[in-house]
Amino acid sequence: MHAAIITHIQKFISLSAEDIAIIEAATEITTIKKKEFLFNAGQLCHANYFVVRGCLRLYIDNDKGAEQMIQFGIDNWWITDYMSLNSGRPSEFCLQAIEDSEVIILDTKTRDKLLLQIPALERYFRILTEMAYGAAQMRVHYIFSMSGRERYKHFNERFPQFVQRVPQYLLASYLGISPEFLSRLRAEKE
Amino acid sequence: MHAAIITHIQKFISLSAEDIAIIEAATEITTIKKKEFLFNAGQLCHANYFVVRGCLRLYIDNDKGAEQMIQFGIDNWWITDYMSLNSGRPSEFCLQAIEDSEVIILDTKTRDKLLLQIPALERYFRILTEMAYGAAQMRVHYIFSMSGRERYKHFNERFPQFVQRVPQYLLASYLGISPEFLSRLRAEKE
DNA sequence: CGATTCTTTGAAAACAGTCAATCTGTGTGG
DNA sequence: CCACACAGATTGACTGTTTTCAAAGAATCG
Repeated sequence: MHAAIITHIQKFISLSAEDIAIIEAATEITTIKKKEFLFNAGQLCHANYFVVRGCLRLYIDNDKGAEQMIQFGIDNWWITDYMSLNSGRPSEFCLQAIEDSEVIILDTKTRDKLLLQIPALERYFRILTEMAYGAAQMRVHYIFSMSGRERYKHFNERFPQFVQRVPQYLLASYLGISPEFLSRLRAEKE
Repeated sequence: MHAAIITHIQKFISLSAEDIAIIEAATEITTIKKKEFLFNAGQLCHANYFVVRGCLRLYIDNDKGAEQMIQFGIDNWWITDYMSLNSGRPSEFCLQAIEDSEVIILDTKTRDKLLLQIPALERYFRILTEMAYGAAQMRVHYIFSMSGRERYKHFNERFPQFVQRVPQYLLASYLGISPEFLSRLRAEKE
């Protein structure tokens, strides 16, 4: 039962019964335990990951020995290292579960085959990626136009439930501030 | 003659002679003078812009009354506000030429029509957007993992010719530092 | 309940921003 | 073709937000 991904795809394109059967045959849900890795820095990234349930994080170990959050992946989101995927070079990122999660691992080869069998999927992935890219443009805007304090407040207003869901040091890293400073910002509020 | 865009598309997908004719019929090159706007904040953004020659900038006027660079668009790049394009809401960004430029303005309606006539174009735009999104992921990494000084040095090593090409205050804004600080960084070098 | 992981708090230091004034270059109109 | 005006770059002094380091306090998990 991949109801989740089929439903998601159908928000953007229409699928025949046959298409659905093909997709269901080509995909399966993998259960990932908290802290498990889907891939690690140095490895090739050769899949797209669809989070059915749970939460993943894409991060990088930088030169200073610190972990830098790039992105969270939650329910009904695709997440992967597009740079490694497209260049064929090893990934600099790690993709790790931060909650017990259910993930559909769509291998590049499988995706390529699906894209040939169901060309409309090109459209699905195009639309999704354009949306994600638009969000990335806005993120750059927020990063540069707001101070750390403002970014936290803004994020907290928009995603209060998510702020509760993830560890603070990960959120701090995602917002580009130190965990200590995030702690102080929280203390300010009440 | 839209040799530029046809050549670019053919790097990613193959086109029949008929496809090429359709694309050429649907597109035309617009000449834009330095400082001219392709769209402005508050307007709907309803096109994708392909820079044949020249340089565009996508930026936003933030609350503090300052301009914040989001992105440059140079030869053979697509640039637009994907957020406005996909949401149908007015853009918060401005798209302006910073050099006399030649641009192909691909209206959304025209693009939609082309995508129906030549479904392989879905693939072309998907691949391009995935690459751009990968670059955006890396950009976030650089922003957070490097200091302003490091970002400048890194950018200067990778794109020395481009650093010469654009005004310093725009580059400073793109790198997320003040023009004064960028000036000091340049002085450090020699 | 013991150990590790995460968060909080304090004090000092630094990186970069802001403001203001001056310098440079370039394009335009008289 | 010159002179002026204006946009852009530089320099100096000062300020402040955020980081870093360190240590102690919660919380969570096996």
